[in-house]
Amino acid sequence: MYSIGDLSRRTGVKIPTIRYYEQMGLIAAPERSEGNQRRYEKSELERLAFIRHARDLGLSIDSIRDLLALSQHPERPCGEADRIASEHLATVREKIARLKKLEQELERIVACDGNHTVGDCYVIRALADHSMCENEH
Amino acid sequence: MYSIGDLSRRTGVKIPTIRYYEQMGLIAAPERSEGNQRRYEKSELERLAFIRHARDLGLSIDSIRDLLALSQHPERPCGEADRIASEHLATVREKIARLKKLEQELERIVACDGNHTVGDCYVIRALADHSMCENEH
DNA sequence: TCTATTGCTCCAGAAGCTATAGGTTTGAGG
DNA sequence: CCTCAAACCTATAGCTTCTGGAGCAATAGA
Repeated sequence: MYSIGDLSRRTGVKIPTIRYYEQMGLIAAPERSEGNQRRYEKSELERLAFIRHARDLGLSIDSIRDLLALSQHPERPCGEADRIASEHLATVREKIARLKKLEQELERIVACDGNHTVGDCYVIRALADHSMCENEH
Repeated sequence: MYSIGDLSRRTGVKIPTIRYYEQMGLIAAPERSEGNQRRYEKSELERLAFIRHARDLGLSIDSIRDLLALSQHPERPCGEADRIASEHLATVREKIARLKKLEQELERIVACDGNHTVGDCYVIRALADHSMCENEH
């Protein structure tokens, strides 16, 4: 049996976050000690590690809930799990694409060398005048 | 004089967002009509366009507040504006790098073809077992 | 037994909006 | 001038995923 602190140390998930996941229904409310403290089994440790890993990959709480539900049914087809992961991959790729455009625009803006005054600063002027941009955003 | 709706249409910033920016101190509380409705001057339109543009580039409200304050003083050196933009560029680059790692990991995970059962689904197993990852994250 | 550490619940805040409820003002057509 | 729909007002709550604090109770080691 692990205390919430044990669980936290072993998974790297902070204590309030564990309680939050319980509230959100990602992990079940565990047994309690006589003094009302949470006591976890090893299976909860694995479940929490799963959640942690999925969060690190940027999956939403809702997606994780779905994936956890799926993992309870090893005999079912796994197309749904695949779909969730693929969709998330697509989202990640979109974010990368968008950020790269921003990177380009910021590179152009930052070309200002910082050695003059605000009045003719490229950073300020570029922000004030959208027409100076190369991409639309 | 523009109503808040005019301002919204011309800048693409939604009405509640304009009021929110006023609350956050990005734009000054404007004059009011006899019936207590907001009435803006052209200068506010330009200021809001600046804000919109900066937000589109992903700058934080705080950074924008600083940049707006700087732009009020055209005679000052612009090193600070340059620093804000450069820092933001660095943040964007970090995000891109991080997302690329996630992309790689998700690509590996998604290699599961979806045509079998949850029990041997690579998506589920990879999430459950961090040691299957190539990068640490 | 004492006490440092850990745990409990409840609540607020962070970021940047968005939405809803319930009411008032405006402006165009008749 | 009157009406009525559209636009506006304030105040408040909600979204997402936690994180931190206050104030108090339980546990574990010396």
